[in-house]
Amino acid sequence: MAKELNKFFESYLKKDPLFKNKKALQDHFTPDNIPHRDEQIKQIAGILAPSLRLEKPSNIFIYGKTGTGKTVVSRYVTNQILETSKIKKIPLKISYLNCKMKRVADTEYRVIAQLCNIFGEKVPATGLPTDEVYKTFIQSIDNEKQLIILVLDEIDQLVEKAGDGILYNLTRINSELKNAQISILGISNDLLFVDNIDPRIKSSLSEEELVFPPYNAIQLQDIMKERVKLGFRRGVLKNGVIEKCAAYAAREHGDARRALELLRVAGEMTERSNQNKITVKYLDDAEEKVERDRIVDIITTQPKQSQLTLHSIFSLNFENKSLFTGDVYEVYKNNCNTCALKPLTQRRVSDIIAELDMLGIINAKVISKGRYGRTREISLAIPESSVNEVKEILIDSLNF
DNA sequence: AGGTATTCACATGAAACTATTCTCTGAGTTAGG
DNA sequence: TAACTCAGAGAATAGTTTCATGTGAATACCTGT
Repeated sequence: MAKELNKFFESYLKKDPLFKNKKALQDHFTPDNIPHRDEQIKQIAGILAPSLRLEKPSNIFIYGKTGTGKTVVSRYVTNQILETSKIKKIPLKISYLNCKMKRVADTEYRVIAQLCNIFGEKVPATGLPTDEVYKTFIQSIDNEKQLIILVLDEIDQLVEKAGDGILYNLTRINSELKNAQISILGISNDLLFVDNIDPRIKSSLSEEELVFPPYNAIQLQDIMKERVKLGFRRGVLKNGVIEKCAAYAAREHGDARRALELLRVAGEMTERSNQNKITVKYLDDAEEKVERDRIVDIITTQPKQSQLTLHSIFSLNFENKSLFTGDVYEVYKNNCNTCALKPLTQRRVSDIIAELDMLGIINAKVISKGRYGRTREISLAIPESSVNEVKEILIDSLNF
């Protein structure tokens, strides 16, 4: 066995790799050239430019669906500014926080604590009052004259979880600072997000707004060609692959991230099956695999109670008729006995069902059945082909 | 027939509770001088 | 007396429960023709 493996690894190394630099196709990569976003780059640069004279730039708000380049563009512009400021010795700092990161920056306390960490103050993960952490933060930045640009990515997630108090405090913080100044650059996936926050906060936070439109298929092709040059070795892509990939992604909502992920996964799959050309077939496989992985990942990381709820839905879905919250709850309660879990209230299960809907595992639409009440109509939202796999994962994880 | 009023079966919201993790503080304890 | 230990108070957070209120439209119930 060991010998075989050895051989396998050796022949693996001997093969010509398809990838030149896989990083170029991964999420965090910031390319030097961002096609079709010149306008936005110019605008942001224009708004942030005063920071190089140590004047506080306006706060900016960026909207756009996922994969429209918001993060990449703001990373790119801020990097450039930072470089210039280093050369000119301007005390300018830029901190980037992704508010979606679970247990890192998804509450008010944690955001401020993270900022403290960035500025070299150690703050415990819990135990302190929030205003204590604010004080620490203010002290740590206010001891010298400097400008701070705070990039808050996925800020809608933060507000949804923790309320808009943070934003209020952050905008107000400038008046407490004697030396330093803070500007905020907020990035949101949710176009309607602004409707849910206090109008006063809104006006001070989004002094400048810009919207990133989705890419169309042609633009996606340009982006992909750019990255393919960096990421793959020459000529490993069959004709039509980029076009098809762009078409896939454009069909969703112009999500460049997804397009690149598809391409990368297709590459990986091609490599694994010892081929040296990426064909359209692998692209199709990749799409399926990406989707399947997403589902499996979501399901395995759900807490037990959610898994059990989902399992109840699955076991009911056999008879092809519509399914309501009450039915699911009944089955769920019985299942609780068989696997020794304390049953939750229906109130909670109702929320869990709503969460599963948000995650895209099921469809749960609120309907009114007139005289017979109001409830959620539940159906599966995952392809027939992965139903069995998912079921097994659930049974396994719940020790049925 | 046409128009209201009821009614169901949950949805949705808010607040309060539970349990865990962690800090801070001050009282009591210990060991060395 | 300084250093150390340890219990208790207080915070943040996640995940719930409890209580209260909301809701869309199929039916039941009138009403006047």
